[in-house]
Amino acid sequence: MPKDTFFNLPQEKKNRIIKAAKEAFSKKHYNEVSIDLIVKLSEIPKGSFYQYFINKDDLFKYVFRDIGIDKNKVLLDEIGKSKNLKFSQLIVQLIARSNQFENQDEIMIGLKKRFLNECPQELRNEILEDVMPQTVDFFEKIISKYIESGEFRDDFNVKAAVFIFTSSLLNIDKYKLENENDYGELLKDICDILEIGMKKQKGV
Amino acid sequence: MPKDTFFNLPQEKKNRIIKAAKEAFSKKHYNEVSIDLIVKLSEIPKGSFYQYFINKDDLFKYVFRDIGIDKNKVLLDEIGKSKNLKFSQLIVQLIARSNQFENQDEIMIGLKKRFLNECPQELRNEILEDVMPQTVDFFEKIISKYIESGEFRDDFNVKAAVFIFTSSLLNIDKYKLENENDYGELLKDICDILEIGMKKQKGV
Amino acid sequence: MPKDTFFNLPQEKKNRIIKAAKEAFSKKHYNEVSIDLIVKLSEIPKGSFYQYFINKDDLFKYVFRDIGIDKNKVLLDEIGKSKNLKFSQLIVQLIARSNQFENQDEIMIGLKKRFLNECPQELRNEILEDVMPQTVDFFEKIISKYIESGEFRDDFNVKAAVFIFTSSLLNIDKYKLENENDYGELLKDICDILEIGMKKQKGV
Amino acid sequence: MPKDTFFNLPQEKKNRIIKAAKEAFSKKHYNEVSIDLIVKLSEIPKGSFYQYFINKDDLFKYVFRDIGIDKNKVLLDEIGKSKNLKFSQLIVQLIARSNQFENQDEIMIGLKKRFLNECPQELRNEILEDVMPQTVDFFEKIISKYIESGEFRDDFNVKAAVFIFTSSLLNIDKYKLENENDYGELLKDICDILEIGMKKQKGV
DNA sequence: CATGAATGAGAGTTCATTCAT
DNA sequence: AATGAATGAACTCTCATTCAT
Repeated sequence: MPKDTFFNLPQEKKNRIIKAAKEAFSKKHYNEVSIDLIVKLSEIPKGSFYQYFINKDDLFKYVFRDIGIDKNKVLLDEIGKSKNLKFSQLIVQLIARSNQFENQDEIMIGLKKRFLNECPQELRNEILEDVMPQTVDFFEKIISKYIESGEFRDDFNVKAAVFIFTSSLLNIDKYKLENENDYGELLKDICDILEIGMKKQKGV
Repeated sequence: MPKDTFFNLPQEKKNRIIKAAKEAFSKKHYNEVSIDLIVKLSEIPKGSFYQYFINKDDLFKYVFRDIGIDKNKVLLDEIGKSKNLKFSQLIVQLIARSNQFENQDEIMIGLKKRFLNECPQELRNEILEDVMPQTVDFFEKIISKYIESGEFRDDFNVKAAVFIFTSSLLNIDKYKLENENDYGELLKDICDILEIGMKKQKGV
Repeated sequence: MPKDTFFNLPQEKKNRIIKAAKEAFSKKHYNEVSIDLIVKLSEIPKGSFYQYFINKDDLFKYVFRDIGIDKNKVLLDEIGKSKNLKFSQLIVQLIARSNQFENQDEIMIGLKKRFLNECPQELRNEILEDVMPQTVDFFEKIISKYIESGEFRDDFNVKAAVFIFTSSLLNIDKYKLENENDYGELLKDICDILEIGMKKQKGV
Repeated sequence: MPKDTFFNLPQEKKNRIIKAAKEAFSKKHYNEVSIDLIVKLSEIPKGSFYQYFINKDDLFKYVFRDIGIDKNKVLLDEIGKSKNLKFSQLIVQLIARSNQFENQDEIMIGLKKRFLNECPQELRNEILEDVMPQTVDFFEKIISKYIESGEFRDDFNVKAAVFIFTSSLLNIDKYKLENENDYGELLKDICDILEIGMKKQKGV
């Protein structure tokens, strides 16, 4: 976590630093981003950097946690707006909104790529550990709703279902890279299998 | 890929180097493993290291690809021995065999942890790209068999199902860490959902 | 060019570093002078070296450019003091003063030898490119003066004459090595030929 | 000097090695040319290289001495063909022939550049020491001829005149690079000054 | 004479972090 | 709190040469 000195900074300066960090982490590999670069981009003295952050990782985690929280807000908002949809429709719609958020500009596209494929796994995991619980919560609530509505069975492990979803979504980028076109198709097919796996069987 | 000079080495020397590498990569973080350490453990001159491998990554990838290939062999063998099992039973049995392989000794336990949580993502991905296709193949064949036997529907995307399985399995360790005890439970519950999602519906 | 951090250093430290560099480059072949040696001689940390200079070349060029500038000052001074001399006398006197400067102590003697015979040609050329223009300027002014005074013709290319002089002087060391004694003689003979080549012909 | 084993090689192999060396030294900086590269280009085993040559310098010097000797042959031939020319005309013609030789193809152009500006000064000097004597001899003979014919005075130091010429010619490339167009002009102007410097004065 | 694997000293450079001002 | 020079451990990788086969 950044130090208090950072949070006490005038908003403009905070923005400047975060913007610089995003630019750096978006355009360069984590290992290539030096404190010198961040300091140069954000136009703060090197000594100040260490007054605001513990180290490079501290800044990195702050930036990505922040993005994760923003993204969750966007999705929560989207869920609120979506009513009376079939489960798979809802999922597809959420993913679409999620992609829109992640691809909003070049910086974000770069950040996502770096985060998913290049940054140290420890950082990735630490950040996910902070951000995933809420995502997991979304899915739990959504699935529970479909159980309550009687559309889904009530004898499966909701956490397991959520785990399947989140694991698949976290991994889908690797599949995506190789088969760009049928990525949407894959997503739909995944939903189909899982939806049927969770649905009340018609004949029973 | 190691250079020819490595493959032409006497078996004893090759083993010595690989053993040293496994020990190093098992006990220390990837970043902490220096060429000096490997060279010292394997008792070869530093210059020789570069005659055999391009760099540290080259050695790392060779070691882990090799393990992946071995693991796939073990699983293939296990599949051959398992007959007349329910799908979820087969999966659970395979995972059990896989775990047995991965936890065969302290070195392997360390290697797995480092690979899944610490090594640079690029290396992890490169290695997985080489090793996963066969794993994917296993699952495809297994699922296809259950389709042919009439137990599974034939109107779902097998690739999507395989994708769900492999993604879940790759991720399960993160879940596992937090809830060690009910890891087997989770696995079973995942299988349940997916199995039902793929099964012929009884009443139809 | 050294970085600002170098120029901002206290004079004592700057001197210490330059002195160490001169000693190193004087006593050892350029290739043999390691950063470690310079750092040891000047008693600065290795990291500081790179805070002051880009690399070894940067230091080398700074040292020799500096010497070149000093030498030019000395020669300019000498020219100011010399009046009413025949052209060849003036040249001989300047060369003598130049030699005196270059041979003022063991360090300088070593530096000159290393510079003229051992350092990478690229460095030699870069330094000469910076230092020669002023030397060329000296010769141009001197020759022009003799043209104005009517002693020299005005229908030859002054730049060509200067080029001949500077080329000969830069090369004279190689000749000198084989015939140490008659070096002064050679110089005089060169001047004779060139002087006559530039003089007004008596009978015309 | 290459070892006897080299000279005993079949002509084809010798050519192959020399061609490879010329290519390497032409396209890469001396420091960048590794034995590995030469060995690869000439398709000989590394061990063989050291059976033919003492080291890289040995090969380098052999290649350039050879070229120097060839060039001298060409110039000697040119002198033989040139009769009844004014001194400066002869010089210009010789330089033209020399340039033609040095620029005969891309390889030669590269070799010249590397030799004059990049190779270690020690090698440059060693090679020049071997090749220059003949060049000096040419000039001495030429000048002597003009003295005998009565066109030049007989009271100047021929060696000094030769020294001036060779120094200027060795240096002219640096001037050339900056002022490509008037390089021929400069050469003519140099000859003018020197010619007059050596000529019998008309009025005497 | 041919071969090509073996060798290891050592070089330059980086960079996160500290700390005196 | 702001500053930016000071620090030095640690890293990877090269490459000419040798020598056993």
